Amino acid sequence: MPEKVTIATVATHAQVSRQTVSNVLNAPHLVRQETRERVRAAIDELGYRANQAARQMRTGRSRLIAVRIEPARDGINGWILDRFLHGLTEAAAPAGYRVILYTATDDEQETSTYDDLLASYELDAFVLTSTHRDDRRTEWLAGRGVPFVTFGRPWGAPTIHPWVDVDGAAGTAEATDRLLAAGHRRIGFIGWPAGSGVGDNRRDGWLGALRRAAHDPTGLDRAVLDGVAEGEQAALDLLATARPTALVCASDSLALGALRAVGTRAQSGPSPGASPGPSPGPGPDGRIAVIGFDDTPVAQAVGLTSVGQPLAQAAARCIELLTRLLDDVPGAAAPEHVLLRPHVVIRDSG
Amino acid sequence: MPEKVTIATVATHAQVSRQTVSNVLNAPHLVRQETRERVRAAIDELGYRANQAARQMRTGRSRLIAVRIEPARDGINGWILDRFLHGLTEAAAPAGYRVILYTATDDEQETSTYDDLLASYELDAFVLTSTHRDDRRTEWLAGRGVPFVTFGRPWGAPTIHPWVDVDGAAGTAEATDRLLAAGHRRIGFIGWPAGSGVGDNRRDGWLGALRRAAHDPTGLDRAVLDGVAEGEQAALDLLATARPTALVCASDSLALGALRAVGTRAQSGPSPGASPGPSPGPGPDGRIAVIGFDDTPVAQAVGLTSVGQPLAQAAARCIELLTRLLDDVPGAAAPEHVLLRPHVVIRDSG
DNA sequence: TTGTATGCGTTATCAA
DNA sequence: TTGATAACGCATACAA
Repeated sequence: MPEKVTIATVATHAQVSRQTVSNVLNAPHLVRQETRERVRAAIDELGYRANQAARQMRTGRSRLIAVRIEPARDGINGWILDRFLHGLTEAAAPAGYRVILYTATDDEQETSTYDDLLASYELDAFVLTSTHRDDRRTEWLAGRGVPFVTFGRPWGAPTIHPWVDVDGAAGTAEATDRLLAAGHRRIGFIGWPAGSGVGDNRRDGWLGALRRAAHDPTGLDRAVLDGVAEGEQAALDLLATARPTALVCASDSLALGALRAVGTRAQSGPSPGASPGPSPGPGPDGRIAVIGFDDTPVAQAVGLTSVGQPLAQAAARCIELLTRLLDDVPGAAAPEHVLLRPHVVIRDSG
Repeated sequence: MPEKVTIATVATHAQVSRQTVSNVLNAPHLVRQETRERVRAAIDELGYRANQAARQMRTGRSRLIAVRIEPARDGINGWILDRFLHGLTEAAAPAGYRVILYTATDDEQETSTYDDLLASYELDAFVLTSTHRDDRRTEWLAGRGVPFVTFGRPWGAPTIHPWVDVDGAAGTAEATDRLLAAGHRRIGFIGWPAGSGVGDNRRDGWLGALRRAAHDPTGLDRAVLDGVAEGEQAALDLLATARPTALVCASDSLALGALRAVGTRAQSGPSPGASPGPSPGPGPDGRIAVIGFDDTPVAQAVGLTSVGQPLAQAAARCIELLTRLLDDVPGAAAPEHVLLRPHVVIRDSG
């Protein structure tokens, strides 16, 4: 087992005091070049690494960032969080930070976990995911002056903190524009009930694109809970009433259901008396297009075109905002926001 | 902002020395009941929490467990790891441990990250996932006396450490037995090329079940790389040559491909000249059954019957083995192993 | 059963 | 430009 090498070991080795070693690490400009190089050589040679616990005792900063890992409600959230976490861990390392995990079942319990984490580990910051309306966590943290960044906008609340988010509306708009460009004229939308920031945002993108193209969206959208069965039902309903030639969905689950509905319809075939004319009916290329959201493994597996979020990039920006918050003069900088553009990943379905 | 409350604050408040407070926390039996209660009351009242950094300085233990978060090669691994991580975090908390994340692109880089982590944070232990043949990480850690547990058997290597794994063979055997019980006689298997511990193990389960039932497995299995397209090809091939009535697959990706192949075949329908007899052809209930492995969101979404791993349980057992390793007398206990049974989650496809 | 003294490795203050 | 000293909060050996 290798001997424990501390700042004292390095100091002896380089024939300087411990303080000089510390200065080389934390305030190199104070040290004469020659000395600095001698110390650096000793550090390399001995494989010295600063002990975080001791450093923390002195500075009160742990270089630890806490993130909640959620009990995967569904596979999609689990997958997204996993990618985001990976990005976060990867982006944090070069900045000298590590990611520590915690769990919580609800906001209430989460704030009490904050207390615990903060007191025990003196965490430097939090990254909050899954922000939602009436999110009590943000005010709790802000109220205590704990640095944090959210991945997700402060839906409906005044912005008092830095955040990073993906522009869902831009995503569904791009999807819709793409369909319009392909010749589709009646493009439906299957989303969630109004009230969830994320859901409303994604619907808005579709709506805006349709309006810009001067197409009437009336009767072309449905709001259901997330799920494959729900998506299928909504699609069946839409197909029977509004006769869309393409469907944009707020999630891959809904899109998968829609795909199933489209398939069912395709399998049952046109009824004998139906006219073979191109409109109303399937789109320009002869079939009903479906586009999902999130580009999850499910989409990849079934060949579903889907709007993919730049999760690694989002994570990197979170770390960027955080380090700015942590390393710069506190109080001076205003909270910053980053809105990232998602992009359509084209596959078979649209 | 709340004042920093240390052991000294509590001591003053409870009118005892700091040492007595420390004893109440670490060796309660040494303290008179009355005093103990008084101290405990003060702790609660002040909301005291031991500072981990200071404790670590003294004890050399951080109560931190490191786990690698991988760049999701595919959605399935990402999902599994996410669930496992959640289980780990949840099981670790009551034991007084926290999970810290790190990334690494290959084994080589990973061991150098160990060095870093170990020296900087004095990690208590590692949990290794994705063990494989010629895994250099285990000997590295074992060689330095770092406590660790693997989620995954030490494939092909002598066992020198505690591990937890899921009995893949039991899973595919259960799937196969289920199909046999349903009346299937010709049950195929689509897996990966020989050599990967996990893949061979899953194939063995199918093989064993068939042999126990005195059925000939000859010509009924295919080995391909993981993927939907690969699974579809293999299934098509199998269907055309060996005429199985059911397919057990080593992954949900393969199973999804198989499902597609089965559907294609169903859609194209029996050729005019085909006999409608029950054998050879679809199984007892008139269709070709498919069973996947891992019970991923993909399986849930498309109604695929699949073998599900008890990931939360596996994580809990990892923590259990780890705490035993960490909290008990070192050297005395032999490495322990836990093999968990997965179970078939029944859906539409089989 | 309780209290006193010491040191873990680091950085900040200050003096040289 | 460098070095001596103190202090962060805790747990341990030892004394009372």
